[in-house]
Amino acid sequence: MNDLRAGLNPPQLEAVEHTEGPVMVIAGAGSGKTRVLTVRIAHLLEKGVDPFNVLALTFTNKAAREMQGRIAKLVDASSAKSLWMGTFHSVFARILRSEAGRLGFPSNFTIYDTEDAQKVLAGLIKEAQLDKDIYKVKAVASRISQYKNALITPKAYDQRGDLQEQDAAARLPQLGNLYRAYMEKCFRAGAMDFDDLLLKTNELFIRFPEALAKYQERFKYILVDEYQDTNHSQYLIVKALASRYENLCVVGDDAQSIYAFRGANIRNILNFRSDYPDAAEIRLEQNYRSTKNIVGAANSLIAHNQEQLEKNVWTANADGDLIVVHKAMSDTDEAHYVAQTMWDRHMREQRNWDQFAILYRTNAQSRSFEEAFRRRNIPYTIYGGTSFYQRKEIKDVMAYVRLALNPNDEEALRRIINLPTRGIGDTTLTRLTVVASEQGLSLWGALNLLPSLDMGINRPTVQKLVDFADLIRSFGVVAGQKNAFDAVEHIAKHSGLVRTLAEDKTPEGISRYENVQELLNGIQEFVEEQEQVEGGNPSLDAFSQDIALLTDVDTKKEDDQPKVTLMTIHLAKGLEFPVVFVVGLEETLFPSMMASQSRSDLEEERRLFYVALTRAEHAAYLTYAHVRFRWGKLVDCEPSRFLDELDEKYLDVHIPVVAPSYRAPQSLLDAFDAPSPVVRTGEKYQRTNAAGSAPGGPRDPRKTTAPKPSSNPTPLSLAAPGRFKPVESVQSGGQAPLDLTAGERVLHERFGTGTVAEISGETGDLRATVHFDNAGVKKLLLKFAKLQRLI
DNA sequence: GGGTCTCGAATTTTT
DNA sequence: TTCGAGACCC
Repeated sequence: MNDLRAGLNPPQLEAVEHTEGPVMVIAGAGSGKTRVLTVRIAHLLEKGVDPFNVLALTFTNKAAREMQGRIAKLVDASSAKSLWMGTFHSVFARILRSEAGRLGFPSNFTIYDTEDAQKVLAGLIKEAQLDKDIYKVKAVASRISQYKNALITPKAYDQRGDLQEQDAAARLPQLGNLYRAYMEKCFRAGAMDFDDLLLKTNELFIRFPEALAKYQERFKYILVDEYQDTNHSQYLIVKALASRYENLCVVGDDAQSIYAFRGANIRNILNFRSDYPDAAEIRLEQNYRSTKNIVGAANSLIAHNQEQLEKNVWTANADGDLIVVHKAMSDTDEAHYVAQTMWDRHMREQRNWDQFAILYRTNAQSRSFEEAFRRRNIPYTIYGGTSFYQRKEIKDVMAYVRLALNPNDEEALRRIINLPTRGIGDTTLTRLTVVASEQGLSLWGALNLLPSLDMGINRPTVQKLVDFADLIRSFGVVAGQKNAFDAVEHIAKHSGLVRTLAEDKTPEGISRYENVQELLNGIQEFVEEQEQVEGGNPSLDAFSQDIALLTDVDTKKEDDQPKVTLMTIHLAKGLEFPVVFVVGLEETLFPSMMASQSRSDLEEERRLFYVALTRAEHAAYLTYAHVRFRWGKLVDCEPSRFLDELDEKYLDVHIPVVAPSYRAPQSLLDAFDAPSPVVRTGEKYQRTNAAGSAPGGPRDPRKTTAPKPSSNPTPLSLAAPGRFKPVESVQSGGQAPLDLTAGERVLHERFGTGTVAEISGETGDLRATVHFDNAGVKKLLLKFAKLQRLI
């Protein structure tokens, strides 16, 4: 313990030792926050605090697990295990399960994920015969989510004329009714969505003071990580729990608040002082992670935000390299440049692949990188997108599981009542739905009235429904008797799902089948783990409980060989990498089109960029493309305004003055070793500077020096300013493809001379099959390959 | 009731 | 480009 403390700087030490009373720790990026939290908890335990009395709320399950692991190394493992650690959602789901009875929910309530919730809403919108183009599911869902996070229940909504007016003005006068119907439906289904986990916790604490008292007494010491990303609902929970002992330590960085879009309230951290006037305030400002250039650039960026706590992040680390800003011709070319640069550094500096990360704004951007890596055989992992548990085939299996455990789970029932097909179609389901809402029952409840109540469903179909209900009941029995693995195996087999999957021999079908196998493997592991520990619970119930709360990052195995990391910036929060590429720095992409409307949205995007940049330890690259495929079309892009906001003295800017003719290296065959145009083509480069002076002549573009600082950074100008706009207009598009016919002789800049054997494809996508004299047969896209006709 | 085809919309970020 | 919903036909 003492040697651990020895490495801490004075503010870090204070954060560790100030255990009594409220404390706010403002932890700049890379300031050793996790270490402080870890040592602080170890310190508490060492002082004799019962681990059972410590609650630590983290942002991801992964963060919780890591911290728990680190603490286990400092204190004994069993104490570490008894700590309450996890995300808000997982911790309070656990508490709600044991208190569910008070709220009228079954203790094995289902957690609806976003997809489930939206399906429920879509059904309700349809039932109410509202126009689905006006009542857009996502819009309705997001408003309801906002209300929940603000603790506005349907009942409270009825009192709020202002909100009703607002919704009516948005042409959604029925929103209140939808909201109420949604809540009722979830209640009847024994289900809570993500927001409910917080809302119902608040409800529990408000309606049952004795329950609150119990948890106040239990959680004598509370720590909240990433406090800047808590929403109002979470804030209230923390406040209620801490109000007895006030041993509350929140850690956060207002500059890294990036979840306002889902209700995070940056004011929670800004207002901590007024909530707890006696609170100690500690600043961790020394960055141990990044080079001076990276820290300096990040600081120069974030200075453009108005709303922030003053702080001064600095580092004693080396200057390091300048941050490279690279303009690519296209998204493909961008990927190409990144892959090539990585390859170079991998070879030159012996860096393992896991030292590199590509961070992007949207998941859709991962694709071009994926292709570039595949061609080069660079190992990579993409995080995010649809997580394993959200895949259709997995959700199908899990729907059976959910239904076995909680037959009232309506979304699960709808999902699989006719999967595999068993002759129960829309008509039948509609009749059932009608009866269910008439009787105030769940679908399952209605189903069970069947033989006795005539719903206008014909006899053979009634029999099918009865059989289905029996099947589900039998699964329920199995779930109660067998361990999770045996139960799911039984269910997968007897539901007919596996058989259907196995019949599908398409590559996608095979992959789906394999995924289900993978699920079973995962369950097997779970069972083995549980059977090894004392008091473990290998039941299906235990396994299924918090699956909805797991994300990809949580489930990804840290296995074998080092791989390049590809993820959204949101996912990268809290992580660090030696070399980071932040890509797609273009207006309407980053900052996102949706975010450039208001100052606060824009400030959030800027914080997001700040987070991205501060992930880097040794080197950072910022790239943008001149044109990019979006919405299936090629669109022109403008450099992101954020590039202009970085202080130039930290940058090494590469901008070709004359663009190489649009030459995305995607003719499959020439792609692998064609280096990025910047490196090779010997185009003219110019030292960019604001005045746009003449090119200094071609030289090694990699050595292109940073421009002299000249323009004053314009604070928050909404129009993208000029530094990164090419001074001269950049030609785009390249030459029109040659109009070639078979038999003609051609010259390719790399493959040399050859004879055209065939022209194929459609206009705009014409391909030439060319027999080169020395390079073999190649199939080239005419619009990309620079072919010259030889006479 | 079930399967196939066509058309249109979608891309912000996640527990 | 891809995915989903709805229409249409069996």
